[in-house]
Amino acid sequence: MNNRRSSPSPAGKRPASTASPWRASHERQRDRELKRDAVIRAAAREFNRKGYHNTSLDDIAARLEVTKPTVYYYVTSKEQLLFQCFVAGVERIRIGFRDVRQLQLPARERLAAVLRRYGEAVASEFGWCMVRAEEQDLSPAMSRHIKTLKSEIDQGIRRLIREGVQDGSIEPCDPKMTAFALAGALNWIAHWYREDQSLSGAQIAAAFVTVFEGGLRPRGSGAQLTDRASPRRRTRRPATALAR
Amino acid sequence: MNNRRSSPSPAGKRPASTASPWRASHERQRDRELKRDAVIRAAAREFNRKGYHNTSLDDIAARLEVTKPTVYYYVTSKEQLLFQCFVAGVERIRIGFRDVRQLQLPARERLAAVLRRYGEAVASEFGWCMVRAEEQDLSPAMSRHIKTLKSEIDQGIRRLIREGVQDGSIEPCDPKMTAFALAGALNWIAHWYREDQSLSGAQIAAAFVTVFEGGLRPRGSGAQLTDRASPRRRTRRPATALAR
DNA sequence: TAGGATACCTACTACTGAGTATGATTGAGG
DNA sequence: CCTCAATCATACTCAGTAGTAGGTATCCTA
Repeated sequence: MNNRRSSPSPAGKRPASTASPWRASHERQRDRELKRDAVIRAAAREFNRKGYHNTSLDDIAARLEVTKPTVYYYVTSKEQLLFQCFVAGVERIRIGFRDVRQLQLPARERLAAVLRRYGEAVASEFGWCMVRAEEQDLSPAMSRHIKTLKSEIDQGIRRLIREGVQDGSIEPCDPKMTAFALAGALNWIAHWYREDQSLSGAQIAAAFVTVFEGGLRPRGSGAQLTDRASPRRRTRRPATALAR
Repeated sequence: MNNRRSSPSPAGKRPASTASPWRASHERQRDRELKRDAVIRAAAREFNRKGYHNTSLDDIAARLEVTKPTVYYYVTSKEQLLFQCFVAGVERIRIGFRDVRQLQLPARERLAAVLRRYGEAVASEFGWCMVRAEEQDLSPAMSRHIKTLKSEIDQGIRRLIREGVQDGSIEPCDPKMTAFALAGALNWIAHWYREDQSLSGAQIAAAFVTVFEGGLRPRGSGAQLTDRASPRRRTRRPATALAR
């Protein structure tokens, strides 16, 4: 290992002070960040498999074929490792919100787009850390930080719901409870999804969005039937809940 | 403490062999079970507050104002403690299924009743243990046991969904994904609900069921509007999503 | 090629916490 | 009183693991 490309940096002299000597340093810096990322991803995978408390730093190190002090060379503590995994996951969701902000669509459709991104993030390698990082495992400072990030996402969903109710694209409802229901269903994906599944995170999220949007109650014939003898109907949106 | 009612058991003689001497024994037995229950409930509360791994048996013992060996006098291991908490929670859900089985209602309404029970159970003191007990923390045998119980519940929900699609009370959908979405939203309650909340578990569950049944897409006027300039409408089911 | 920074390892420390050995106490029944 | 069983405490053992001390090899710059 240790096959670092030892770029000979042939361009010798530079004019000013901060020029040449920092080239290699920069490369190393990038190298270091790559390795740091690898450490964080390895940690995410192990946390995902065995849980935070059942994963030792020796485990993570072994997975990377290094030793524990090497891991500590890139992160300062196990707690920080969990925190970084969390942030990595949340960042994807925030990107989803940003991407959707400028779309000229009814709020329900923007919400659906956000939720699909959300589901993908939860099904990603960082999903476990994102949704299951317990505040009790983190220092008060990091716990506060996480709560803030989570709250932003929650508020974003509620806002989209309120907008949808206003623009008529969403049935009037309690934004808070509805947001909890939606986010909860998606968060839960992290509990059962494993990457070797046949469905992708995006597919699952899309299926969920379909359920959320349509609801269980049959549509169309309007009359909510209370007797149970009505003939089975196989009409619109046949069980292809997975179609994007 | 130790104010055990020392019932003098005045009824002296009994005819057969196993009669009298076992009276006190019986009382003690009952006493023991009460205490055991108290231990399990105390454990559930602590797990709920601090998580499984952040709760030591000394903590639980201190909460009961006894010492660790006393706790071990009633349970054999920390793992078993978690398992018992889990079973206690799941039992409530199973009762929900049983209660609903003989009802002569469309499947959607039976499902709604089950989900309400489900939500109550998740919001109960055992909710955390029920949904967050990680298989990695348990021995393979107990892990299997838990998986079986969980699977039964999952299959029960799927069955109700299928029945609903057949009797026309539920819009055709993918039972598996729909069940995951519903159960996930309810399970997630355990992550944010604390008993000192203003809403009861039943209220939350009812609100969720309302969301699930109706869906986000507005009903009534049928036409799914794509432009966003339509005037706000405040019609049926006004934001009283909490009404039972 | 020396000197310094980087990257990584071996071998620890220190502590937590699950589970236990052993004995004291208490109350019931004889 | 005496015994026996249930109940509970004191005082341990022991494994696992987060985090560190200090050293070594390698590369970069001068």
